[in-house]
Amino acid sequence: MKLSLTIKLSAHLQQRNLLSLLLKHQTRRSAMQQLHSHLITTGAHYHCMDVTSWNTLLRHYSLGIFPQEAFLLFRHLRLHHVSPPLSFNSFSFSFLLKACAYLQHRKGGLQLHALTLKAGFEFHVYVHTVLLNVYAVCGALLEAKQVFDEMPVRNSVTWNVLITGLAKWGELHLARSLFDEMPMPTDVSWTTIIGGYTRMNQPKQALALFCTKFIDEGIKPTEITLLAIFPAISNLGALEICQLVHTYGEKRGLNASDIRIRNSLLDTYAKCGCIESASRKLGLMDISNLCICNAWNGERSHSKF
DNA sequence: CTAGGGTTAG
Repeated sequence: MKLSLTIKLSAHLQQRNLLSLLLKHQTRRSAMQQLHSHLITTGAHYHCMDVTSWNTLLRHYSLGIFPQEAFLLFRHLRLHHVSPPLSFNSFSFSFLLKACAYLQHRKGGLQLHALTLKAGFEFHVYVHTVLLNVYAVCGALLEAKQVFDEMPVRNSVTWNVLITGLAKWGELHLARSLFDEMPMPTDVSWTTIIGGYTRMNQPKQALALFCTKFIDEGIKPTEITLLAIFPAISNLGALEICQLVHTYGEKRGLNASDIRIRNSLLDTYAKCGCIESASRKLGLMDISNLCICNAWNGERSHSKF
């Protein structure tokens, strides 16, 4: 892409054209950077940029391979965009906090926490949900709980973020009791708790929950639900349950389309000691051999061979 | 018809 040329051309055009260029190459990091440095060095379009445009840039940096750039841009704007000062909105803070979550940057979350309060987003659901997520992924569970308690309005994502954080850091009983208090649990909530049981080596609880909610009560699972339950089945070496979940997923149309499920199913069959089922039902792929090797090497206690 | 932006589960 001859981006430098397009930049030169666009220097004579209006801000809108520059932005359309920016948005057209959203996926290209180098393009974003070039446009960013262009905006800063020329200064021509710099003050024409509104907060939404900067947010686009913040978003891309926060999702990129070096999310610190979102902070650098934010700092730069706070220092240099002074007359009139740029008024960051809830979107700006959401992106910055997302970068903190990605980097597990608790102190950054703390600083942005203060700034969101100053900017008047004290009761903003999205901003505080993503802030809660920063504390949750960092393991700052007391702060997370405090943010949660202080939120006057919560949605299911807010609940799920805290439940996920608690489950991630081993506070499964707390996660479970919060989950039981939750007004309207979603499939994400169920899957999180099931995955928590699986990872905490409580495969029977995982299966019990899966069976009551998704099979008896007919709640619709997603692919991720199945991916959360398979390791529990492997752990128990329960071939019948593996077959049950297999046909269940088949009926729901979740197996055929998803390579992750097929691999996981194959892995589980192998670890339950049923290599024939694994290879017969799914067909032998390159990855299958790997799974079967794993079964032989790692889970031999459950093998029937 | 004026483009562009937000949170969670493996």
